[in-house]
Amino acid sequence: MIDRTDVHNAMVRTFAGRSLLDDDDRAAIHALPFLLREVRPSAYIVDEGADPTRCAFLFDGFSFRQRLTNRGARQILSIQIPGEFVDLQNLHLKRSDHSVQALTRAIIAEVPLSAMRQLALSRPSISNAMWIEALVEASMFREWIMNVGRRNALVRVAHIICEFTARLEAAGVSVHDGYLLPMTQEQLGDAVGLTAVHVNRTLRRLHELGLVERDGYHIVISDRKGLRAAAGFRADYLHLDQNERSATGAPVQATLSRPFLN
Amino acid sequence: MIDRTDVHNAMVRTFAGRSLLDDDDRAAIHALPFLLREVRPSAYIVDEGADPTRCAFLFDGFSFRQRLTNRGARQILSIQIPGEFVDLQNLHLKRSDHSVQALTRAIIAEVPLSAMRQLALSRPSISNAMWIEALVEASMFREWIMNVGRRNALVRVAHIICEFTARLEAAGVSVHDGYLLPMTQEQLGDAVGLTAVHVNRTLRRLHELGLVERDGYHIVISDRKGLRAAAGFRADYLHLDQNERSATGAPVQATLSRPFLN
DNA sequence: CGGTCTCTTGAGCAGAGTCAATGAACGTGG
DNA sequence: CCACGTTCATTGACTCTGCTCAAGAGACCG
Repeated sequence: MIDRTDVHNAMVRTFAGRSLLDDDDRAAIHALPFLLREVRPSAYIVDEGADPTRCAFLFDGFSFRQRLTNRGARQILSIQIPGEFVDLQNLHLKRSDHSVQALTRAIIAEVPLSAMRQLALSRPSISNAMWIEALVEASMFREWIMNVGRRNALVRVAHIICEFTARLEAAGVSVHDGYLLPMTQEQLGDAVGLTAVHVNRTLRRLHELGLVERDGYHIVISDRKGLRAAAGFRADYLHLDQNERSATGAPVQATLSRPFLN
Repeated sequence: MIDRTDVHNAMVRTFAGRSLLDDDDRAAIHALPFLLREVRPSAYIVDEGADPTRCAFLFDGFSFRQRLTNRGARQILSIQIPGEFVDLQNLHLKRSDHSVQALTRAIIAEVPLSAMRQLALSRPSISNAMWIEALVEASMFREWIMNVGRRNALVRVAHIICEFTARLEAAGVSVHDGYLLPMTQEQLGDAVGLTAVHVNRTLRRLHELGLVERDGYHIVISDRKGLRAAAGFRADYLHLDQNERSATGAPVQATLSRPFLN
């Protein structure tokens, strides 16, 4: 059973990672109503074209944004990790232009839009945190345009692994002896604009180069510096130091238990 | 000589296109201080890595966002048309993670960040417009990820032309007998993840198919439906109907005079 | 009038896609 | 507990889209 206070605390940590919160801010977050929902892998969290009424907070598990071309090809646009709001944009846009699906089993807290709007209006600090959250995501989109537009297969795959590593680490997940990357090779391909077959070959090459290993959904980075160099990865665009994040105390608890994965 | 009131009016139109403004909102915009600056093509409007102190409004001319891979390959991330704020994100992020350059000669109004922040804090309606502006841009980034990730050369080029057409039209530019697309084939390539040579061949094929013609910087769409079909273009992601835009009266005056181009 | 930028076109190459077959892991139902 | 279906990973053979390199032609500008 999930303690609702844990959910509110997770939301506080998310916002506090972006903006300095005072006690009133925290209290306001703790007053947010929400509906807890557990979803299976590939379940829709946000529907394309739908008229949104709630704003989803990813409490546990992973999810991804996707869009299809009119020929049916899929492009994954971003991956969400625990502790992220999945559709902040619905606060201001009338229609959702893409869908968000669960990547693993996941626990979602759905907050009524009206409550979120009220929160943003009454608490400037939280509004600021929302802005930063949205703008950092836009920055990640830009990086992904670079990734698919101007990098070859090896660099693309290396880069997405570096990004994932950096984000998990920033969220407080221990990454040192490897971590779970709950994506199939086909999903990885859809994220970096390659076919599953070519992702497979690319992962093998990364392994042969002694940079990363992937065993099942388990990623082990054998040579972190080498991988970053191969990827040309610089974490600036993630804006991880945007704030006194390091001063906010306890890291986000976001370990995904293995049996929870599928 | 440029009338400063025209600049303020242009800003009002931009925000009014996204959110319903009252007289106080308009007055607040007209009270914004700004510095007018004329820049040459390829001049930097925003510097990557810089600590921003001002927020740039593109009054006339075109600009583009870009980023380089560590191997020196360039990716253009978006194109701005007259009447857009070029770096709203600087209101909330400390460092700029990419640069913005003028595509043509351009006239920029630079507003001090403090004044913009004050405006957003005191005028919720304008804050809302800023949100929508930022979120629609994020939506365009997502579409570009699709473009470079999952579409072939012909579709990519067709798509970017459709996008440009739709945006110019929404801004009130007459597009019917063609318009100026002030990008070289190399720049087009950097925007859609192709080489200049291949853009050239692709444009020729689009011409042979009777869809679009490009003569110098002049674009003529010969078969609009056909082009949209070839591009698989659906304008939803631009969120042009987000608001009572159509009810805001006069369209944005955003014609770029020919001699102004280079 | 020479230099630079952009466009155009050809020839050859290679990175990534397509198609197809096989095998391992896993979950389910009989 | 086994048989079967499904999903995912792996590998080979072949194809093709888009890249690289290179050369020449306009257009424009100082």
